[in-house]
Amino acid sequence: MDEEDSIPENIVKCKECGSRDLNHDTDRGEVSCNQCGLVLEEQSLDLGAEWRTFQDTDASGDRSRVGAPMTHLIHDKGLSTDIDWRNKDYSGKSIGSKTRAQFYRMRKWQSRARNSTSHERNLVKAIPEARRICEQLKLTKGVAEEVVMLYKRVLDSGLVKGRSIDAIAASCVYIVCSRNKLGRTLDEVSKVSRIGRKELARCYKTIKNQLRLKTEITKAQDFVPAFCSKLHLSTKVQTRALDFIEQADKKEATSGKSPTGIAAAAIYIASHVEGTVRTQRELAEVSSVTEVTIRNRYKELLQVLDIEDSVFS
DNA sequence: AAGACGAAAGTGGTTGA
DNA sequence: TCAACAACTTTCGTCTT
Repeated sequence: MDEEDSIPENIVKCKECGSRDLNHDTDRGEVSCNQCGLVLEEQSLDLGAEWRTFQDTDASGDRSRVGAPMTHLIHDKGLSTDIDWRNKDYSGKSIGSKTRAQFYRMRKWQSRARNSTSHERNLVKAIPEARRICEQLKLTKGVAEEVVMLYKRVLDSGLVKGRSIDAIAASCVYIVCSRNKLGRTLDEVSKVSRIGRKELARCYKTIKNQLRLKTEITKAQDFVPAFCSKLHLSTKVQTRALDFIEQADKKEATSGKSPTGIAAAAIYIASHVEGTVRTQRELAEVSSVTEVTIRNRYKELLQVLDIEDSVFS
């Protein structure tokens, strides 16, 4: 199969320079041009088939497989057989009353058996919630799978008892995001979930501590790609902003400050340096910090980075 | 008019006693 | 548990382009 067949027509070529040299970052949900850096598709859904070869060697190229793919997004991993609700046989003919009664009993037992344990009933509620949050945050299916796997670990450890399923699901989303450096803030997650920021923060900390998860401290750098993408800024601006943050880090000008504010300020400066200006208000909007904070941060950055004020005229 | 600036007062989180 | 503290927000008047 030709690789380009699965990619929609509009993101095969760069709109800006016409180059076909594109970078498909399915984890971040972005498609950007390697030549001019234009972000062509931000937070796109991962439309690619999850098929993979089951041979020992990947080189065989044989992607055939039998049955539905295994997925954590269905609580029994999608491996069970469903008894159809229609009273028809395989050829579409109606079945007799005796058989029909038998089918009715089978369906009843299937639903009882499938959702028998409280563990599974919990997952039946939790998985759709986790999927919904991931979808609203434009996260890919792979991320959603990881969230569900983590949720199952939390459930096994007994931490869900006494806490709301929604809160745990949202917390798992946030943890997976921060572990994969996907640049989603606590605010963003709480906005699309059914719980408040405070409860989410508390719940997420409990899970992190109890499961001894090592989530690296979210750094300002982690937010740069997401913010740049939202503002349609090139990878040039992005690289420069990352460079600014790194320099500021070395001079210890970033400790104790909110990483989102630093990221926003660095992008603000970078956008001016590169000549694709974005306003403080635009930066404030995507980063969920105020213009005042961006102002304070960028003034500080200018000092430690030795950048001329003339860039802003 | 839009964007940027900065002062002042208020808010919420962290830390250490 | 509480106070102290730094970071951040909100609001608003002023300046600059």
